[in-house]
Amino acid sequence: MEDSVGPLLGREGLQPKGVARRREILDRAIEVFRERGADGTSLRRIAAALGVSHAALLHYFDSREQLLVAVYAHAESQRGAATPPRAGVSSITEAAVANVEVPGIVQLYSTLVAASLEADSEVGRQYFSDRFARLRAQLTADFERDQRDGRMRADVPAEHIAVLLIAASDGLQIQWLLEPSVGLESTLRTFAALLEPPRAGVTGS
Amino acid sequence: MEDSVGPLLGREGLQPKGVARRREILDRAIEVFRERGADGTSLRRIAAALGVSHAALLHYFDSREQLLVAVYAHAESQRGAATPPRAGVSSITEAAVANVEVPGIVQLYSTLVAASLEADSEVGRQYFSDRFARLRAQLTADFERDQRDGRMRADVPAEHIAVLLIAASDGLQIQWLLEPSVGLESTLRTFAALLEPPRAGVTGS
DNA sequence: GTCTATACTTTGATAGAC
DNA sequence: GTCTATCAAAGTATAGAC
Repeated sequence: MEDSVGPLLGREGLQPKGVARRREILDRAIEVFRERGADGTSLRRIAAALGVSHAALLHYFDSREQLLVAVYAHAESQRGAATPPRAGVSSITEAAVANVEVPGIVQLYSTLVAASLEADSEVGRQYFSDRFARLRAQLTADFERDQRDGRMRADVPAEHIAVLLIAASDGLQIQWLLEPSVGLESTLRTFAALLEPPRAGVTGS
Repeated sequence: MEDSVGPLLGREGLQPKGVARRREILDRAIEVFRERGADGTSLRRIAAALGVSHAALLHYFDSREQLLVAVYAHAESQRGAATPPRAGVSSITEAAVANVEVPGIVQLYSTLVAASLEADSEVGRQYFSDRFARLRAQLTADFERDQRDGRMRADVPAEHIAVLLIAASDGLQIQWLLEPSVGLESTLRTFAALLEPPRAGVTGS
């Protein structure tokens, strides 16, 4: 409608499909996920929840994978816009906790990541490859700053810590879903403890 | 309900179906995976490679998921039997390196784990839930021993380290497949470095 | 631009014949 | 024990109505 987005895809020619309607579909699809978990993810189920035919969805997304990736990206950006920006371990911990609280989001993420490893995956591979690279770069910068300022031990590469944290967070959410007695926040706090600089003064708890 | 009467696949003598033929199927299926990667995982493709119909496979496995879980379990047990037993971080590192060298095994693992999170998953959920629990217990015992013997810092819970290591290893393999410049062994070595006990007696202050 | 109708192909799964 | 036959559901693709 009139609520046009700022991120401008330039002229309308660049985005071959309707942007507003696209957004409606994604919003509704996320609601479906919240209600039915990661089950009704088939094109026909999502379309039924929207009151349209499954073929209509393919007018806005080239494939089911592309739709689901867009759904996850949309959900992630919504969360990011609704929470104060953090840095380092806190940002990942906060995201992990938010993830496991939304039914189906971890299943969706895990399924899409697994699919992105397949040879024929194109959209998913590109998206998650970029996402991981962006997360690594952001966290690496955070950690290098922490190391420079003496808030983190500097005897290990910041980039390795970034990779480890992302990997640990992803794996932790899965283990937590299968066995909730595995602490999510507490385990990530332990990871943070491993990063404390030697002999640093105890900060306010 | 009560269908959890040991439907485990790693051990023998569980299903009322031919055990020997079952093993043949699994052996051949693993070969198919090594050749064609994680693609031909449909029942019909596997059956074609075996020279039988897809319905024949369902005579030995109740579902596709059960077959694939059995394939993964079989592959993992084969690897375990072909390598010297290790402990702690080394065991996980070795397993991770072996995994990424087999085309399709990480895809298979990731896909099955993601599927095990679904509500309707029964076999997969049981298998991976047990697998994670077993790995956690094993590693926790290793780390507690290391802590007792002064080979690992003792200011963090051994169980948290176990959870983190498993999670990090799983997530790392995925990141490595998407971006091989992410070091696998080197990153896990950094994790091990985080666990080293504080160096006593070196500092003069 | 938006959507329905339709059809093609592959999939997992089941039933019954040999 | 293994097959053929068959089913329902799925992703995908095209044609065409408004």
